Amino acid sequence: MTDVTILRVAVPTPALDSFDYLPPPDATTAPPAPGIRVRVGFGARRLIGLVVGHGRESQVPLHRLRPVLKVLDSYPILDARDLELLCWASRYYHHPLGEVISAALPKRVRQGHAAARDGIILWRLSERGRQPGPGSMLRAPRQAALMALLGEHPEGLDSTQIETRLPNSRQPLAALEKKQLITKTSRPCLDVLDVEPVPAPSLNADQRAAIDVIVAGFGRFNPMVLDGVTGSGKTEVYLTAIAAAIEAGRQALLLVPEIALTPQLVARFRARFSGPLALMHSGLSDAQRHCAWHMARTGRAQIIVGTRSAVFTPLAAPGIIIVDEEHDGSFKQQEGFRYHARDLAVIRAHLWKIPVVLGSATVSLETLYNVERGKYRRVRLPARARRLSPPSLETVDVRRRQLSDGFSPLVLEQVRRHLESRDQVLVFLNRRGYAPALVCHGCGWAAACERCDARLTLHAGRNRLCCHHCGAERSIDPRCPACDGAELLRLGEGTERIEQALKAAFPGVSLVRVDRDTTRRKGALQDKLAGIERGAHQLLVGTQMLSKGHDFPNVTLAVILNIDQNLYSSDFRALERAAQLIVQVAGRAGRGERVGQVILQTHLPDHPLLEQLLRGGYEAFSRAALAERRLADLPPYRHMALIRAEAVRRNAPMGFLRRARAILSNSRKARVDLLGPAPAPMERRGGRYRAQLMLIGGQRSALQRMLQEGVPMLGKLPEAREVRFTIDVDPVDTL
DNA sequence: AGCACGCCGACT
DNA sequence: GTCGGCGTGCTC
Repeated sequence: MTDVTILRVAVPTPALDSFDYLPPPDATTAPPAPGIRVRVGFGARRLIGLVVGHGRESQVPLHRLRPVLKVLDSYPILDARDLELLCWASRYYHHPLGEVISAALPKRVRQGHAAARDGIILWRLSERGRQPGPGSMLRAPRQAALMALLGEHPEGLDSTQIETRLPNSRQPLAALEKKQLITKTSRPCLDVLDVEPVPAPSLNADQRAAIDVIVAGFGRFNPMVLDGVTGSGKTEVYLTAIAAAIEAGRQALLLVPEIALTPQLVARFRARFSGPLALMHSGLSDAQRHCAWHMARTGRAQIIVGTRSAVFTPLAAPGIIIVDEEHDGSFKQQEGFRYHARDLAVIRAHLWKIPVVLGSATVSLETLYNVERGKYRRVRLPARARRLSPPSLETVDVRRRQLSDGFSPLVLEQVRRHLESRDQVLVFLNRRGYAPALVCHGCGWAAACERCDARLTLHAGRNRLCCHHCGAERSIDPRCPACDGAELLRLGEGTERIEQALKAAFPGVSLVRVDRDTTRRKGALQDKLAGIERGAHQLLVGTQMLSKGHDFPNVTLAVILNIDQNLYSSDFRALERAAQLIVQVAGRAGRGERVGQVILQTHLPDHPLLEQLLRGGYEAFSRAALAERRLADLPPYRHMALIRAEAVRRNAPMGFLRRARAILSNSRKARVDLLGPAPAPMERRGGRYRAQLMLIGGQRSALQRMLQEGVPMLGKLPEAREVRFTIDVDPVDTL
């Protein structure tokens, strides 16, 4: 054996593992350390890879190893512990290491640009550009449009932002710069507050206790659940804990479900900290993301607030990780590399030996299970810092009742009562559009998607039929295409219809609808929320969007119209999600001086979940639900993984998964149950047929061993040729 | 995923 | 006689 160092290099390719390379030929320098990017020859291509480790020997004969072509960094761009996190995630989720690393790095860094990026270039109007011009741009409409755009954004826009709003604007940009009508400046991607921060409000005893637990755990792995209803002051605990971390010279990473839905949270940060804060979310341009990433890794950002993928942000001095709304499903990536950011946050905190706080009013059953096993410490915030008493929850039985546009008369009566006392009323419905089905009264034909096994939803506003599963849309049929009947019924209710019905029932009352359709425009959500806050609207109609992250202090009644959908679902997590939804919506009501009222309209008033929730709250529900999971041998008591497959040809996914099942079952006699394969509940989606194979094991290690042995063989199957398959470890939905 | 290699149809 | 179709197999 020689004493040459062999480099393990991860390259962006579907291969599960890294590839071995030799150090560059110039023996004068030390071989590149783990965490350094290298350019390598890979087959006929040249790729940028990341050194993930060193070794003394290789499975590959030494003479076949190629030397790396170029070392791209002088220093590692990732810390050894973060590299370990990524390698761990690749093994745990059975996803190619190169793709895992790609998910963790900004695109520009993946492409080989210098890791350092101190600022982004912002364009704005110059002094001269702001003067009313001579109007000599009649022959340069693109320049004029650009001037108008920049005039609307005095804060400045970077080239990517300009390009998305005004494509092909390079030339006019250069022309205007030459005319000195616009200027560019470089600014770091940090939010630095230049006003005096608001002093921390005094904390109550429970908040104080929570802080004490967190701070006492600084400098070691200390996983903690912060369990408190809306209004109990969780955010204040986060803020104080983050302040303590900064005080100790460390950084804080805060993960939130969706940055667009948390402007209030971000606003509170801005008001409390003068320290530099970096935002990491999907709305950033490549340059902004690169810059924010660099601010975090060099320690220039003290607070990093971000969504799911921000869990990978390298930090110079990590002090604490906080996961807000830890139960939220958006922490789980639902395609490709299917990681769970909350779970990776805990692993990362463990590797870094720092505290991690999981906050929620509706703790997930997984997390509750970890509390009960003694793995996580739980601190409750029972006292309502800003509320008198919890909202009253009640059901309205709609069996055998005539509903008009989805409303029971009883519910409408309650809405009227609250409106008459000048209070705000929130109506929640988890379905966009006007009606979920367009059906022929003559023959029963229903408008269906051509690419999915699904009905099309009628959108009255856009006057189109839309598929909510693949995004396809088309015009509304004037007559039945099957029998030429003229009477087409719009069955069921979506938010558009609810809006219309409420406007008819309460004319003159200002109503605002908040769903994906009404908030498509950038800033529309913010505008609507601001309108609600200043009391411009009395009736609020909306989907999920309204249930998350915003306080509506003047809402005294919240109505949940179609909770039954969730209660009938076949997914084993459906009840947990329904309970979380109810509690989250209830959290919107009655946060001012008045007690809130929550009404669930249901055909299942005797449903055990609803009874439990109504009698004992989420706490009682979650205990009972956990006990049920134990009896049913379901997660978190057993561990689950899915192999999902899809293909254009109908039988291909099932055929592939049957072979997969055979391979997995003879790979080991481990105590892992294989269920299926079975077609997905909606078999065809976006023109592809889908099926899945479920693996459930009492021991995580047994499940992992089975996957570890089996998964590398799956790609080699001849049946794999025409299917796309992914491994989903700890799936959040089994549909 | 790319990209090359390979073995069969319509063209300068 | 070749250009190119995309099936299949590999990349340290």
